Amino acid sequence: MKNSQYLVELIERIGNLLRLEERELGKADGLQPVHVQVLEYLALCNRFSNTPLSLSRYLGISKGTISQSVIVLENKGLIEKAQDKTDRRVVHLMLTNNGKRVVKSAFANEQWSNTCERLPAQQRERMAEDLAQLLTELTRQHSAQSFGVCRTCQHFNYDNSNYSCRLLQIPLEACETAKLCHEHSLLEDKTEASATANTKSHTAP
Amino acid sequence: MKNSQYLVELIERIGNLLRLEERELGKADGLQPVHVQVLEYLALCNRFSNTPLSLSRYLGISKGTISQSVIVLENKGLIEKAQDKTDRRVVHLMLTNNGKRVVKSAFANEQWSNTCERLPAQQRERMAEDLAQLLTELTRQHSAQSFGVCRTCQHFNYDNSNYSCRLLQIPLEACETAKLCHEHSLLEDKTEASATANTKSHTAP
DNA sequence: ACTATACAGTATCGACTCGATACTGTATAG
DNA sequence: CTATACAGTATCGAGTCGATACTGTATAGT
Repeated sequence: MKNSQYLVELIERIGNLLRLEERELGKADGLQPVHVQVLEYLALCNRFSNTPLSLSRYLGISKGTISQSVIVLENKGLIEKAQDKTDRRVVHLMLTNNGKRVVKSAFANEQWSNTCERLPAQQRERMAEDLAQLLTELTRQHSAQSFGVCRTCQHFNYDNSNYSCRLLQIPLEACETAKLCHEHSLLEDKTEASATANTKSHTAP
Repeated sequence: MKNSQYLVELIERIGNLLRLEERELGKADGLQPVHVQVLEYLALCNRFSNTPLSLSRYLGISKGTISQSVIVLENKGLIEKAQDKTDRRVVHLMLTNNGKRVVKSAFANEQWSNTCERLPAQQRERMAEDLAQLLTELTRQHSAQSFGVCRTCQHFNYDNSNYSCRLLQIPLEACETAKLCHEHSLLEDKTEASATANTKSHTAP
């Protein structure tokens, strides 16, 4: 318990430093931390997941709030809206060339990556695994969406050297399979994962 | 590099979930996430570190902003100010009984700890170590203060069953040695740590 | 002792976040 | 064909946040 407390404290502090850095990154373009996060998400997500709603779920803020931030970014000429062809309620957000430029420079100037590089590769690997697992638990707890990479999804299908999504019944380009999807659903294969999924185990071996 | 990018993304998402939870925790008392963080910090720090300036350094925001939040918390009757006896520029912030109650309930209702509990103890331990190291690197990079626990500090002194701080030349109570200090300075003993401290090593064994 | 300077904290301003609420327009089920 | 669900927006008010300019206190240099 004391142990967990310490872990929370650590992540909280690291998160604060991350926000601090995002603030610095965005300052040149007059962007808030959230704006940087929005642009980064749009650079990483696939074409089904670039909507205001997905954005709000990913960032854990209300859709009304996202709507505001989107307007700001639109006015700055960093993103553009496009109505969905099949469902006209839905809006797709796309980075403009200017937006892509900003995101690129944000990724490039991220001190973070440099800092991470300093840690031994093995440790980085281990941390990524551990944190991914923690995120999975947290996601479950908040009954939030997992937003994983397409090709790690339950619905992902690779057949006859063609990629597709079983859920959406849509073929996928190779490059798309590395992007984030809001429909992402975790594979429940690992025995450990499925064990923790039982909220109350019977403590029987 | 791709690896580091993923690590950053993970921590960012986890950080967002943490803020989301802080928002929920504070809602009952009409508090913003920052307010919760302020109260938690004040509950954890020692008597030299409960000032607006330390707070702003710890949270990575400007002192003007902290000043605002402090006023809000003061108006809500959760903290009190007291002028420092020796340096009258300095203000000490203390939790009122009401404030202590709020912090206590915040800690207790933290879903986080529960989630962390679900991970194997060994993994938690390992993550804490890894993250602590990452935090150290980040702190160095941002030339920020480390804000560690008193008894892990360079200036900490244990002699003849008495605790004291060599820097401030002040005796310490046993319970104080487990609190966060803004004067905290890391021990540079570990060979690994001192190796990374040399920003440009000569790659000589 | 006196002045320059450093420093802790505050006040004020403007752009923005954020949730809450109420709303519009679109899709879909009964 | 009408409920109802849903994606997104507009508006409001409390509050964040940095920037800037300020007050009051400490301390170093002469």
